[in-house]
Amino acid sequence: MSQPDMPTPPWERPRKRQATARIPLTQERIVDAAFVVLDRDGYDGLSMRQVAAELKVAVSALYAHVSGKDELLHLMYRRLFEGADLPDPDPDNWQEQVKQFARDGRTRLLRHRDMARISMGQIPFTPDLLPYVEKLLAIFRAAGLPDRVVAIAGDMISTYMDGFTLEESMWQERYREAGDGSWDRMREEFQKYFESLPPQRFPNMVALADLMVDESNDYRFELGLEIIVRGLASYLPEK
Amino acid sequence: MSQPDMPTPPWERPRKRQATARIPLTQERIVDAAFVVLDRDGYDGLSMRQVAAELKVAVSALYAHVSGKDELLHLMYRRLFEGADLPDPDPDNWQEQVKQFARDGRTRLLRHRDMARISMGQIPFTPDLLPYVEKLLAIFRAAGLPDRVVAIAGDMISTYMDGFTLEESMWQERYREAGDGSWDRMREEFQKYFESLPPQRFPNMVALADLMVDESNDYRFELGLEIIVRGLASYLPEK
DNA sequence: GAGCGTTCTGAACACTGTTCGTTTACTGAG
DNA sequence: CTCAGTAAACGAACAGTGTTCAGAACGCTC
Repeated sequence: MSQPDMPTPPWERPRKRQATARIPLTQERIVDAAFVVLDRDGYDGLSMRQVAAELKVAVSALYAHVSGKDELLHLMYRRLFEGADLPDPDPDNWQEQVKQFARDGRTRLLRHRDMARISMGQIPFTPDLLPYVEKLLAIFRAAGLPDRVVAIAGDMISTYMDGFTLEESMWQERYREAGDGSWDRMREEFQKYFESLPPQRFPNMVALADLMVDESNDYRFELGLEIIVRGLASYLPEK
Repeated sequence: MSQPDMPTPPWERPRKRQATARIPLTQERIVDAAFVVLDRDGYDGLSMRQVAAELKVAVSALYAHVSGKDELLHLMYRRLFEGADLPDPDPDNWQEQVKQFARDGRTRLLRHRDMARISMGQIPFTPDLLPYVEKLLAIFRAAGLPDRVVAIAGDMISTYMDGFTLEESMWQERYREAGDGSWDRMREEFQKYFESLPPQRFPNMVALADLMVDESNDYRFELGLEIIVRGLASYLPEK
């Protein structure tokens, strides 16, 4: 019959669709595919067309299940929270509870490439995410923090979590672009760069070169968390 | 001769360029134009073509002075710092100095629409920005903070500044989309939304509705700043 | 088997960032 | 005052983007 690499002659009507996807398209499947594309091509490579290709489906088919790219991104953002479960407020342990919330958030953000970039730029007050906000507020209030502090504490924790992870993953991305060498090697080069700065103009950077680079991200994240929590704790009415 | 509204006949060679732009294109002028476009059309409307149109110049002309959109964005980011001047470290006044740094940063970020979105996603360790980082580190070290804290303190302040302003400007942007009504009206509606939540499922959100919305952004920013600074101060060796 | 909604397709629109060969304008030398 | 040389801007093109819409193919019920 017709050979695979030959063009279709104009008189021959194009083949009918050979086999319909048995599995119907759903938001779930679209989001799944989007994550595959995200992990493979990064945020800049995440296009509706790529997602459609991943599902072996026409681009326009997506728009029947998703209002547009914005909604798709938001659905991916929501997926981030799935399975998260904040504990009931324990006034004696609020600091650890808050930290655990942030740690968990960072872990989730790091699960997918460039996820932090998607997370930033999303407004977390969408109805389906309110329960999480609510519970975080509950923890702060149970701890006895003044309401005006509680009202900003949630924002601070989320912002720190997102911001830290974004910066972190941007380095990773830049490293990926550079391509060659291991992660440690890059860190080494960076440290060397800092140390090679003119010491009289940049005495502090030179002095801190190793600390700014050598400490693991986990440690730095934890320290920042502790700083915020201490700051919050300073607003407790009394000891 | 030829009438203005008539099409040019095919045999007639198109007119020569009527008048060259006297002022030569420079990075400066391109960045200027980019800010005009940014303020008018927002980040999503900021395209090379729009910038070129603003300068009444072909798109491709831009690429002689700027390697691409990435560099343009980075140049805009640098412009943000122009004229900024960190004071010499004063150990007795480090808290206020740090706060002032953050306040100034936020003010600059708010000067242009969507500027926070550009700022996020920029790596501040580019050579021309190192002096600022250096000076910030100097303030922290002079204050007597342990080096491992200093190594993350700068990041925390910048992240908070960027993150807060980003969130802030995203609300502004969303409000702009909605179009109608004043800013206060939107805040009112939002408060009403919070308050109308089922109180047994969202007791804390309902209780804090006014505080999360009513307090001005300036106040919230200041409070968050104080929280971080207090957290940092808790690492001072001794009183 | 006919009809009917869904669901998906394919083509199109109006954009995007970027590249490249060509044309233009300006400058300095003879 | 002419003429080359050089730098700058042009215009068209490429490959890609998000989104829309008429129509075709499908599974299902009658």
